[in-house]
Amino acid sequence: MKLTDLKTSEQVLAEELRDPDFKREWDRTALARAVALKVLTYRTEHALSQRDLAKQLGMTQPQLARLEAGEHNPTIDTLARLAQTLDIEFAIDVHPHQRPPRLLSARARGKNTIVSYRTDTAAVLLAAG
Amino acid sequence: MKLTDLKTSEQVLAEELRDPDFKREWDRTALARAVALKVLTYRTEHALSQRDLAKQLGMTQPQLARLEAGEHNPTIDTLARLAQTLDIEFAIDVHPHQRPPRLLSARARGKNTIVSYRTDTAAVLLAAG
DNA sequence: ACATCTGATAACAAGCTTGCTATCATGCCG
DNA sequence: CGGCATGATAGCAAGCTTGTTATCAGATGT
Repeated sequence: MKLTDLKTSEQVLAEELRDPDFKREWDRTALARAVALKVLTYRTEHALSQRDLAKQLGMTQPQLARLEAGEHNPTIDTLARLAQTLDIEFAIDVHPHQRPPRLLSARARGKNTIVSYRTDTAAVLLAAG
Repeated sequence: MKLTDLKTSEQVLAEELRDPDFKREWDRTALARAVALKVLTYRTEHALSQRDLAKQLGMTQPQLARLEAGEHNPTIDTLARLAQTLDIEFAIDVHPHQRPPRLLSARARGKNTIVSYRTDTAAVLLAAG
């Protein structure tokens, strides 16, 4: 077996996305993955354990682990709690299909530490506070 | 009874907001009321019945009535569906407590048809697409 | 080897939104 | 008046997130 036979994770993902069921679930959890990345980054940068950060957020360690797993779409209330306790800002821009995401471009102009996720119908944008 | 004894709806609301339970529910449904107003405005401006618009959105008339009642917090998925079918843009900016809502001011600069709702922890901003 | 910390996961109850059908009161028009 | 469209609401099932406890494997340090 040659080295070129190995697949990158991107290639594997691209193949899995051809499965309609997988793609549906992938799109559904786009927001969850964006939040997960942001929370995980914050936690590691502050050298906190899941238990430490969970206590600050008023939740238990398994809950925070679930958030970082990025499998469930957090509610607006959960986003608000994260933003209030952590120094994080969430902007969720939901825009019609054929139009450019005005908010995304407007903010992208001024900052370059932006992580953005886009699906067919929603752009999710997360920036450090 | 004098005319000045009559209370405005704002006065009634201010009194009801002193009830902690009422205020909690009022804050919880801030997003729902913002969406409700936007959907209702769109529907009346396009001279559509609830049944007509509901059909366009792939939902039933009671569902749309519930949306316009503004009693439940719509999910991200519901917002995406509204934005995709109607020509509406939703921007939800959740920011830490002590900080100014950057997104709100940034957008308010350029437009004046903006409806905004603010609670202690979240700013909800809706603009025509 | 032992104890400890860490993160992941299963299992469950509770609360909420969604989606649906059926129904009701109201207003409008022929 | 009778017929029809409209919007509100009750009642129900289904799906999802939240919150909790208990547990587990792996790494770390004594």
